[in-house]
Amino acid sequence: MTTNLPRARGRPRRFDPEQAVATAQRLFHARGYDAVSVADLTEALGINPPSFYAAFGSKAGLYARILGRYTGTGALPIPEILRPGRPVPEALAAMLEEAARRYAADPAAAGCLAIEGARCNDPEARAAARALTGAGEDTIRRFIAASHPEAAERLTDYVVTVMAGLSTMARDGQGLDRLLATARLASLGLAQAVHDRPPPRDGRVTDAAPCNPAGPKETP
Amino acid sequence: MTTNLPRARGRPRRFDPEQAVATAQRLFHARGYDAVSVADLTEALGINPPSFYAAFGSKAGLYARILGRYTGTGALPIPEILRPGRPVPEALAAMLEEAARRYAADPAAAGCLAIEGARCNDPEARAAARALTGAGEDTIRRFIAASHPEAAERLTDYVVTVMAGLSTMARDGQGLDRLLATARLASLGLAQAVHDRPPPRDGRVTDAAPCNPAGPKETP
DNA sequence: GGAGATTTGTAGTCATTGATACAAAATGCC
DNA sequence: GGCATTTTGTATCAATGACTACAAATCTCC
Repeated sequence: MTTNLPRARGRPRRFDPEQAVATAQRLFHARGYDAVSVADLTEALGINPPSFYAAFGSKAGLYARILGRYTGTGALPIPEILRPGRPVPEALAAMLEEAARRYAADPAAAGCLAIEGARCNDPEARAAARALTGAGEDTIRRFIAASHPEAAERLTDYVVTVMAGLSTMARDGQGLDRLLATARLASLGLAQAVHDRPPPRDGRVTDAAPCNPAGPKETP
Repeated sequence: MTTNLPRARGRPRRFDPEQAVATAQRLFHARGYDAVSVADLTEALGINPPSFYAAFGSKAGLYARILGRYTGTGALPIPEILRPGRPVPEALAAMLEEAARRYAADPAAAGCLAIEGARCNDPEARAAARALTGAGEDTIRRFIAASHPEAAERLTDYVVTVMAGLSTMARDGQGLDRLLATARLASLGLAQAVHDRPPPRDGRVTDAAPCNPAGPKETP
Protein backbone atom coordinates (compact mmCIF):
# COMPACT_ATOMS: atom_id res chain seq x y z
CA MET A 1 0.00 0.00 0.00
CA THR A 2 2.71 2.44 0.91
CA THR A 3 5.03 1.92 -2.05
CA ASN A 4 4.64 -0.31 -5.07
CA LEU A 5 7.76 1.12 -6.65
CA PRO A 6 10.13 -1.33 -8.29
CA ARG A 7 12.36 -2.69 -5.57
CA ALA A 8 15.47 -0.63 -4.84
CA ARG A 9 18.84 -1.95 -5.79
CA GLY A 10 20.85 -2.97 -2.72
CA ARG A 11 20.20 -5.04 0.35
CA PRO A 12 16.65 -4.46 1.57
CA ARG A 13 15.91 -2.69 4.84
CA ARG A 14 14.89 -4.87 7.75
CA PHE A 15 12.70 -2.10 9.25
CA ASP A 16 10.06 0.36 8.09
CA PRO A 17 11.35 3.94 8.42
CA GLU A 18 7.83 5.34 8.83
CA GLN A 19 7.08 2.88 11.59
CA ALA A 20 10.40 3.76 13.17
CA VAL A 21 9.57 7.47 13.07
CA ALA A 22 6.26 6.79 14.78
CA THR A 23 7.96 4.75 17.49
CA ALA A 24 10.59 7.44 17.99
CA GLN A 25 7.88 10.08 18.22
CA ARG A 26 6.26 8.20 21.08
CA LEU A 27 9.60 7.95 22.86
CA PHE A 28 10.43 11.64 22.44
CA HIS A 29 6.95 12.69 23.51
CA ALA A 30 7.01 10.44 26.55
CA ARG A 31 10.46 11.31 27.91
CA GLY A 32 11.52 14.52 26.20
CA TYR A 33 14.30 15.03 23.69
CA ASP A 34 17.21 15.17 26.11
CA ALA A 35 16.17 12.11 28.06
CA VAL A 36 16.07 9.89 24.97
CA SER A 37 19.48 8.64 23.87
CA VAL A 38 20.41 7.19 20.50
CA ALA A 39 20.92 3.91 22.32
CA ASP A 40 17.31 4.11 23.58
CA LEU A 41 16.13 4.74 20.03
CA THR A 42 18.11 1.97 18.36
CA GLU A 43 16.96 -0.46 21.02
CA ALA A 44 13.30 0.54 20.69
CA LEU A 45 13.59 0.33 16.91
CA GLY A 46 15.41 -2.98 16.96
CA ILE A 47 18.21 -1.69 14.76
CA ASN A 48 21.90 -0.90 15.12
CA PRO A 49 23.42 2.59 15.17
CA PRO A 50 24.70 2.47 11.55
CA SER A 51 21.19 1.74 10.30
CA PHE A 52 19.86 4.57 12.43
CA TYR A 53 22.31 7.13 11.08
CA ALA A 54 21.97 5.91 7.49
CA ALA A 55 18.22 6.37 7.69
CA PHE A 56 17.87 9.56 9.73
CA GLY A 57 21.21 11.36 9.66
CA SER A 58 21.29 12.25 13.34
CA LYS A 59 19.20 12.30 16.48
CA ALA A 60 18.26 15.94 15.88
CA GLY A 61 17.51 15.17 12.24
CA LEU A 62 15.07 12.46 13.22
CA TYR A 63 13.49 14.82 15.72
CA ALA A 64 13.03 17.49 13.05
CA ARG A 65 11.38 14.91 10.82
CA ILE A 66 9.08 13.95 13.69
CA LEU A 67 8.12 17.57 14.27
CA GLY A 68 7.21 17.93 10.62
CA ARG A 69 4.93 14.96 11.05
CA TYR A 70 3.50 16.10 14.38
CA THR A 71 0.99 18.49 12.81
CA GLY A 72 -0.90 15.52 11.41
CA THR A 73 -0.46 13.20 14.37
CA GLY A 74 -1.81 14.74 17.55
CA ALA A 75 -0.72 18.36 17.43
CA LEU A 76 -3.29 21.07 18.09
CA PRO A 77 -5.00 21.85 14.74
CA ILE A 78 -4.76 25.60 15.19
CA PRO A 79 -5.86 26.68 11.71
CA GLU A 80 -9.00 24.53 11.92
CA ILE A 81 -9.95 25.92 15.30
CA LEU A 82 -9.20 29.53 14.40
CA ARG A 83 -11.40 29.64 11.33
CA PRO A 84 -11.54 33.09 9.72
CA GLY A 85 -14.61 34.95 10.92
CA ARG A 86 -15.09 32.98 14.10
CA PRO A 87 -15.53 35.30 17.11
CA VAL A 88 -12.14 35.76 18.74
CA PRO A 89 -13.06 35.00 22.37
CA GLU A 90 -14.97 31.88 21.36
CA ALA A 91 -12.21 30.66 19.07
CA LEU A 92 -9.44 31.22 21.61
CA ALA A 93 -11.48 29.55 24.33
CA ALA A 94 -12.01 26.58 22.04
CA MET A 95 -8.29 26.44 21.36
CA LEU A 96 -7.39 26.41 25.05
CA GLU A 97 -9.96 23.73 25.73
CA GLU A 98 -8.73 21.62 22.86
CA ALA A 99 -5.14 22.09 24.06
CA ALA A 100 -6.18 20.74 27.45
CA ARG A 101 -7.75 17.71 25.78
CA ARG A 102 -4.76 16.97 23.56
CA TYR A 103 -2.16 17.48 26.25
CA ALA A 104 -3.93 15.05 28.55
CA ALA A 105 -5.07 12.63 25.86
CA ASP A 106 -2.16 10.23 26.36
CA PRO A 107 -0.82 10.17 29.93
CA ALA A 108 2.29 8.39 28.65
CA ALA A 109 3.01 11.29 26.28
CA ALA A 110 1.58 14.31 28.04
CA GLY A 111 1.92 17.92 26.99
CA CYS A 112 2.87 19.39 23.65
CA LEU A 113 5.78 17.76 21.83
CA ALA A 114 6.84 21.06 20.27
CA ILE A 115 6.48 23.28 23.34
CA GLU A 116 8.44 20.83 25.43
CA GLY A 117 11.02 20.30 22.70
CA ALA A 118 11.61 24.04 22.54
CA ARG A 119 13.15 23.78 26.01
CA CYS A 120 15.67 21.03 25.33
CA ASN A 121 19.42 21.40 25.55
CA ASP A 122 20.33 20.56 21.96
CA PRO A 123 20.56 23.74 19.83
CA GLU A 124 19.50 22.06 16.60
CA ALA A 125 16.52 20.24 18.07
CA ARG A 126 15.51 23.34 20.00
CA ALA A 127 15.59 25.47 16.87
CA ALA A 128 13.40 22.97 15.02
CA ALA A 129 10.87 22.91 17.85
CA ARG A 130 10.87 26.69 18.15
CA ALA A 131 10.20 27.02 14.44
CA LEU A 132 7.05 24.95 14.87
CA THR A 133 5.78 26.75 17.96
CA GLY A 134 6.61 30.07 16.33
CA ALA A 135 4.52 29.15 13.31
CA GLY A 136 1.57 28.34 15.53
CA GLU A 137 2.02 31.60 17.36
CA ASP A 138 2.02 33.53 14.08
CA THR A 139 -1.18 31.81 13.04
CA ILE A 140 -2.83 32.86 16.28
CA ARG A 141 -1.61 36.43 15.97
CA ARG A 142 -2.86 36.80 12.42
CA PHE A 143 -6.24 35.35 13.31
CA ILE A 144 -6.73 37.85 16.12
CA ALA A 145 -5.35 40.77 14.13
CA ALA A 146 -7.88 40.18 11.38
CA SER A 147 -10.65 41.52 13.60
CA HIS A 148 -8.87 43.08 16.61
CA PRO A 149 -5.45 44.28 15.49
CA GLU A 150 -4.91 46.35 18.62
CA ALA A 151 -5.31 43.28 20.84
CA ALA A 152 -3.39 40.77 18.76
CA GLU A 153 -0.06 40.99 20.56
CA ARG A 154 -1.49 40.93 24.07
CA LEU A 155 -3.92 38.12 23.42
CA THR A 156 -1.38 36.02 21.56
CA ASP A 157 1.08 36.32 24.43
CA TYR A 158 -1.70 35.40 26.80
CA VAL A 159 -2.96 32.25 25.10
CA VAL A 160 0.56 31.07 24.29
CA THR A 161 1.51 31.51 27.93
CA VAL A 162 -1.54 29.58 29.10
CA MET A 163 -0.83 26.82 26.60
CA ALA A 164 2.76 26.55 27.82
CA GLY A 165 1.41 26.31 31.36
CA LEU A 166 -1.11 23.66 30.38
CA SER A 167 1.63 21.61 28.73
CA THR A 168 3.74 21.88 31.86
CA MET A 169 0.93 20.80 34.15
CA ALA A 170 0.01 17.94 31.84
CA ARG A 171 3.57 16.65 32.04
CA ASP A 172 3.31 17.13 35.78
CA GLY A 173 0.56 14.55 35.81
CA GLN A 174 -2.59 16.68 35.92
CA GLY A 175 -5.51 14.89 34.33
CA LEU A 176 -8.02 16.06 31.78
CA ASP A 177 -10.54 17.38 34.28
CA ARG A 178 -8.11 19.73 36.00
CA LEU A 179 -6.58 20.96 32.75
CA LEU A 180 -10.03 21.61 31.32
CA ALA A 181 -11.10 23.55 34.39
CA THR A 182 -7.98 25.68 34.14
CA ALA A 183 -8.47 26.26 30.41
CA ARG A 184 -12.02 27.46 31.07
CA LEU A 185 -10.90 29.75 33.85
CA ALA A 186 -8.31 31.18 31.50
CA SER A 187 -11.03 31.84 28.95
CA LEU A 188 -13.11 33.89 31.37
CA GLY A 189 -11.13 37.04 30.79
CA LEU A 190 -10.95 36.73 27.03
CA ALA A 191 -14.24 38.44 26.21
CA GLN A 192 -13.46 41.44 28.41
CA ALA A 193 -9.92 41.58 27.11
CA VAL A 194 -11.04 41.78 23.51
CA HIS A 195 -13.43 44.66 24.03
CA ASP A 196 -11.85 46.65 26.81
CA ARG A 197 -8.96 48.97 26.26
CA PRO A 198 -5.62 47.54 27.30
CA PRO A 199 -5.01 47.80 31.05
CA PRO A 200 -2.73 50.66 32.15
CA ARG A 201 0.94 49.81 32.21
CA ASP A 202 1.80 51.66 35.43
CA GLY A 203 -0.89 50.74 37.93
CA ARG A 204 0.60 48.23 40.34
CA VAL A 205 -1.75 45.90 42.10
CA THR A 206 0.80 44.30 44.33
CA ASP A 207 1.95 45.77 47.61
CA ALA A 208 4.58 43.22 48.47
CA ALA A 209 7.89 44.20 49.99
CA PRO A 210 10.17 46.15 47.64
CA CYS A 211 11.48 43.38 45.48
CA ASN A 212 12.44 45.04 42.24
CA PRO A 213 14.80 47.80 43.36
CA ALA A 214 15.87 48.68 39.83
CA GLY A 215 12.27 49.45 39.00
CA PRO A 216 10.38 48.33 35.93
CA LYS A 217 12.24 48.95 32.72
CA GLU A 218 9.26 49.35 30.49
CA THR A 219 8.28 52.75 31.87
CA PRO A 220 11.38 54.91 31.51
CA MET B 1 31.12 39.47 60.11
CA THR B 2 30.10 36.08 58.86
CA THR B 3 32.06 33.93 61.30
CA ASN B 4 34.32 34.94 64.16
CA LEU B 5 34.66 31.34 65.28
CA PRO B 6 38.10 30.15 66.27
CA ARG B 7 39.83 29.03 63.12
CA ALA B 8 39.21 25.44 62.11
CA ARG B 9 41.97 22.92 62.40
CA GLY B 10 43.26 21.86 58.98
CA ARG B 11 44.38 23.63 55.87
CA PRO B 12 42.14 26.64 55.27
CA ARG B 13 39.73 26.84 52.36
CA ARG B 14 40.80 28.98 49.46
CA PHE B 15 37.18 29.86 48.60
CA ASP B 16 34.07 31.04 50.43
CA PRO B 17 31.36 28.34 50.28
CA GLU B 18 28.57 30.90 50.59
CA GLN B 19 29.99 32.93 47.74
CA ALA B 20 30.37 29.72 45.74
CA VAL B 21 26.73 28.82 46.36
CA ALA B 22 25.65 32.25 45.14
CA THR B 23 27.75 31.88 41.99
CA ALA B 24 26.38 28.41 41.36
CA GLN B 25 22.84 29.68 41.85
CA ARG B 26 23.39 32.24 39.10
CA LEU B 27 24.73 29.53 36.82
CA PHE B 28 21.84 27.15 37.48
CA HIS B 29 19.28 29.90 37.09
CA ALA B 30 20.84 31.12 33.85
CA ARG B 31 21.28 27.78 32.06
CA GLY B 32 19.13 25.28 33.90
CA TYR B 33 20.24 22.31 35.97
CA ASP B 34 20.95 19.88 33.15
CA ALA B 35 22.94 22.35 31.08
CA VAL B 36 25.36 23.10 33.91
CA SER B 37 28.10 20.51 34.31
CA VAL B 38 30.31 20.00 37.33
CA ALA B 39 33.17 21.14 35.12
CA ASP B 40 31.28 24.40 34.49
CA LEU B 41 30.78 24.83 38.21
CA THR B 42 34.35 24.11 39.25
CA GLU B 43 35.61 26.47 36.57
CA ALA B 44 33.23 29.27 37.57
CA LEU B 45 34.14 28.74 41.22
CA GLY B 46 37.85 28.58 40.53
CA ILE B 47 38.24 25.29 42.39
CA ASN B 48 39.00 21.67 41.52
CA PRO B 49 36.53 18.79 41.62
CA PRO B 50 37.75 17.36 44.96
CA SER B 51 37.14 20.70 46.65
CA PHE B 52 33.72 20.85 45.08
CA TYR B 53 32.69 17.41 46.29
CA ALA B 54 34.21 17.90 49.73
CA ALA B 55 32.19 21.07 50.18
CA PHE B 56 28.87 20.18 48.56
CA GLY B 57 28.69 16.39 48.27
CA SER B 58 27.31 16.29 44.75
CA LYS B 59 25.88 18.43 42.01
CA ALA B 60 22.34 17.60 43.13
CA GLY B 61 23.31 18.27 46.74
CA LEU B 62 24.54 21.74 45.87
CA TYR B 63 21.36 22.34 43.92
CA ALA B 64 19.22 21.34 46.88
CA ARG B 65 21.19 23.73 49.07
CA ILE B 66 20.62 26.48 46.52
CA LEU B 67 16.90 25.80 46.47
CA GLY B 68 16.79 26.11 50.25
CA ARG B 69 18.43 29.49 49.87
CA TYR B 70 16.27 30.60 46.95
CA THR B 71 13.34 31.64 49.14
CA GLY B 72 15.41 34.48 50.50
CA THR B 73 17.21 35.39 47.28
CA GLY B 74 14.75 36.24 44.55
CA ALA B 75 11.99 33.68 44.87
CA LEU B 76 8.39 34.85 44.90
CA PRO B 77 7.51 35.69 48.55
CA ILE B 78 4.19 33.89 48.45
CA PRO B 79 3.31 34.05 52.16
CA GLU B 80 3.91 37.81 52.23
CA ILE B 81 1.71 38.41 49.20
CA LEU B 82 -1.05 36.07 50.34
CA ARG B 83 -1.58 37.68 53.73
CA PRO B 84 -4.47 36.13 55.66
CA GLY B 85 -7.60 38.19 55.17
CA ARG B 86 -6.56 39.79 51.93
CA PRO B 87 -9.28 39.48 49.27
CA VAL B 88 -8.53 36.41 47.18
CA PRO B 89 -8.82 37.95 43.70
CA GLU B 90 -6.67 40.91 44.67
CA ALA B 91 -4.06 38.74 46.35
CA LEU B 92 -3.79 36.28 43.46
CA ALA B 93 -3.59 39.11 40.95
CA ALA B 94 -0.80 40.64 42.98
CA MET B 95 0.99 37.30 43.04
CA LEU B 96 0.81 36.88 39.28
CA GLU B 97 2.03 40.42 38.74
CA GLU B 98 4.89 39.96 41.15
CA ALA B 99 5.77 36.67 39.45
CA ALA B 100 6.01 38.51 36.14
CA ARG B 101 8.32 41.06 37.73
CA ARG B 102 10.58 38.50 39.37
CA TYR B 103 10.78 36.21 36.34
CA ALA B 104 11.84 39.10 34.12
CA ALA B 105 13.97 40.88 36.71
CA ASP B 106 17.25 39.40 35.49
CA PRO B 107 17.29 38.59 31.77
CA ALA B 108 20.37 36.45 32.33
CA ALA B 109 18.47 34.31 34.85
CA ALA B 110 14.89 34.44 33.68
CA GLY B 111 11.97 32.46 35.01
CA CYS B 112 11.58 30.64 38.30
CA LEU B 113 14.55 28.56 39.44
CA ALA B 114 12.30 26.01 41.14
CA ILE B 115 9.66 25.68 38.43
CA GLU B 116 12.35 25.19 35.80
CA GLY B 117 14.33 22.85 38.01
CA ALA B 118 11.25 20.69 38.47
CA ARG B 119 11.57 19.76 34.78
CA CYS B 120 15.19 18.64 34.76
CA ASN B 121 16.39 15.15 33.98
CA ASP B 122 18.08 14.34 37.29
CA PRO B 123 15.69 12.54 39.66
CA GLU B 124 17.27 13.89 42.83
CA ALA B 125 17.42 17.51 41.67
CA ARG B 126 13.92 17.24 40.27
CA ALA B 127 12.55 15.93 43.55
CA ALA B 128 14.16 18.79 45.45
CA ALA B 129 12.71 21.37 43.07
CA ARG B 130 9.28 19.74 43.17
CA ALA B 131 9.29 19.84 46.94
CA LEU B 132 9.76 23.59 46.82
CA THR B 133 7.13 24.24 44.16
CA GLY B 134 4.78 21.89 45.97
CA ALA B 135 5.19 23.86 49.19
CA GLY B 136 4.34 27.08 47.38
CA GLU B 137 1.32 25.42 45.85
CA ASP B 138 0.13 24.26 49.25
CA THR B 139 0.48 27.78 50.62
CA ILE B 140 -1.66 29.11 47.79
CA ARG B 141 -4.30 26.43 48.28
CA ARG B 142 -4.57 27.02 52.01
CA PHE B 143 -4.84 30.76 51.52
CA ILE B 144 -7.74 30.39 49.10
CA ALA B 145 -9.44 27.69 51.12
CA ALA B 146 -9.54 29.94 54.18
CA SER B 147 -12.25 32.06 52.58
CA HIS B 148 -13.38 30.08 49.49
CA PRO B 149 -12.83 26.39 50.16
CA GLU B 150 -14.96 25.31 47.20
CA ALA B 151 -12.74 27.24 44.78
CA ALA B 152 -9.36 26.40 46.27
CA GLU B 153 -8.45 23.51 43.98
CA ARG B 154 -9.54 25.16 40.75
CA LEU B 155 -7.95 28.49 41.50
CA THR B 156 -4.71 26.96 42.71
CA ASP B 157 -4.41 24.91 39.53
CA TYR B 158 -5.12 28.05 37.55
CA VAL B 159 -2.56 30.36 39.11
CA VAL B 160 0.09 27.65 39.22
CA THR B 161 -0.49 26.98 35.53
CA VAL B 162 -0.21 30.67 34.67
CA MET B 163 2.95 30.98 36.74
CA ALA B 164 4.48 28.02 34.94
CA GLY B 165 3.58 29.68 31.66
CA LEU B 166 5.05 32.99 32.75
CA SER B 167 8.28 31.28 33.73
CA THR B 168 8.42 29.58 30.34
CA MET B 169 7.84 32.80 28.43
CA ALA B 170 10.38 34.64 30.56
CA ARG B 171 12.99 32.03 29.66
CA ASP B 172 11.88 32.41 26.09
CA GLY B 173 13.02 36.01 26.23
CA GLN B 174 9.79 37.92 26.85
CA GLY B 175 10.43 41.15 28.70
CA LEU B 176 8.73 42.63 31.72
CA ASP B 177 6.10 44.57 29.78
CA ARG B 178 4.73 41.54 27.95
CA LEU B 179 4.79 39.32 31.02
CA LEU B 180 2.99 41.99 33.04
CA ALA B 181 0.32 42.40 30.39
CA THR B 182 -0.22 38.63 30.36
CA ALA B 183 -0.36 38.46 34.15
CA ARG B 184 -3.02 41.17 34.19
CA LEU B 185 -5.05 39.45 31.53
CA ALA B 186 -4.86 36.28 33.57
CA SER B 187 -6.19 38.17 36.57
CA LEU B 188 -9.28 39.38 34.75
CA GLY B 189 -11.20 36.20 35.33
CA LEU B 190 -10.23 35.78 38.95
CA ALA B 191 -13.00 37.88 40.46
CA GLN B 192 -15.71 36.12 38.50
CA ALA B 193 -14.14 32.75 39.20
CA VAL B 194 -14.21 33.31 42.94
CA HIS B 195 -17.87 34.26 43.13
CA ASP B 196 -19.45 32.24 40.35
CA ARG B 197 -20.18 28.59 40.68
CA PRO B 198 -17.70 26.33 38.97
CA PRO B 199 -18.27 26.08 35.22
CA PRO B 200 -20.08 22.94 34.02
CA ARG B 201 -17.81 20.03 33.26
CA ASP B 202 -19.63 18.82 30.15
CA GLY B 203 -20.29 21.87 28.02
CA ARG B 204 -17.80 21.84 25.18
CA VAL B 205 -16.94 25.12 23.55
CA THR B 206 -14.82 23.72 20.79
CA ASP B 207 -16.19 22.47 17.54
CA ALA B 208 -12.98 21.28 15.98
CA ALA B 209 -12.78 18.05 14.03
CA PRO B 210 -13.18 14.92 16.15
CA CYS B 211 -9.80 14.75 17.74
CA ASN B 212 -10.33 12.87 20.96
CA PRO B 213 -12.00 9.69 19.75
CA ALA B 214 -11.85 8.03 23.16
CA GLY B 215 -13.91 10.86 24.56
CA PRO B 216 -13.28 12.75 27.78
CA LYS B 217 -12.55 10.51 30.70
CA GLU B 218 -13.82 12.80 33.40
CA THR B 219 -17.49 12.35 32.53
CA PRO B 220 -18.07 8.62 32.63
C1' DG C 1 58.93 21.58 66.35
C1' DG C 2 56.13 17.62 65.73
C1' DA C 3 51.13 15.46 65.59
C1' DG C 4 46.72 15.50 63.91
C1' DA C 5 43.38 17.47 60.90
C1' DT C 6 41.64 19.28 56.72
C1' DT C 7 42.00 21.13 52.00
C1' DT C 8 44.35 21.31 47.77
C1' DG C 9 46.04 19.90 43.08
C1' DT C 10 47.12 16.20 39.90
C1' DA C 11 45.51 12.79 37.58
C1' DG C 12 42.85 9.85 37.03
C1' DT C 13 38.19 6.36 37.19
C1' DC C 14 34.02 4.49 34.91
C1' DA C 15 29.77 5.05 32.42
C1' DT C 16 27.43 7.19 28.71
C1' DT C 17 26.98 10.33 24.99
C1' DG C 18 26.38 10.98 19.76
C1' DA C 19 28.37 9.18 15.84
C1' DT C 20 31.58 5.83 12.51
C1' DA C 21 34.96 2.43 10.00
C1' DC C 22 34.76 -1.54 7.86
C1' DA C 23 33.73 -5.77 5.97
C1' DA C 24 30.13 -9.24 5.32
C1' DA C 25 25.45 -9.95 3.61
C1' DA C 26 21.65 -9.41 0.50
C1' DT C 27 19.46 -7.58 -3.25
C1' DG C 28 18.71 -5.97 -8.69
C1' DC C 29 20.68 -5.62 -13.19
C1' DC C 30 23.19 -7.44 -17.05
C1' DG D 1 27.15 -16.06 -12.64
C1' DG D 2 29.25 -11.59 -11.73
C1' DC D 3 29.04 -6.74 -10.69
C1' DA D 4 27.29 -2.57 -8.70
C1' DT D 5 24.55 -1.05 -4.93
C1' DT D 6 22.75 -0.68 -0.47
C1' DT D 7 22.05 -2.27 4.27
C1' DT D 8 23.52 -4.86 8.08
C1' DG D 9 26.28 -6.27 12.22
C1' DT D 10 30.51 -5.92 14.95
C1' DA D 11 33.32 -3.19 17.09
C1' DT D 12 34.58 0.61 17.99
C1' DC D 13 35.72 6.19 18.25
C1' DA D 14 36.51 10.71 20.75
C1' DA D 15 34.20 13.71 23.93
C1' DT D 16 31.94 14.47 28.00
C1' DG D 17 29.26 13.22 32.09
C1' DA D 18 29.69 12.80 37.43
C1' DC D 19 32.88 11.54 40.62
C1' DT D 20 37.40 9.96 43.36
C1' DA D 21 42.28 8.03 44.94
C1' DC D 22 46.19 9.83 46.65
C1' DA D 23 49.82 12.47 48.21
C1' DA D 24 51.55 17.13 48.98
C1' DA D 25 50.36 21.41 51.24
C1' DT D 26 48.83 24.20 55.07
C1' DC D 27 46.68 25.04 59.06
C1' DT D 28 45.77 24.44 64.82
C1' DC D 29 47.02 22.34 68.92
C1' DC D 30 50.28 20.73 72.25
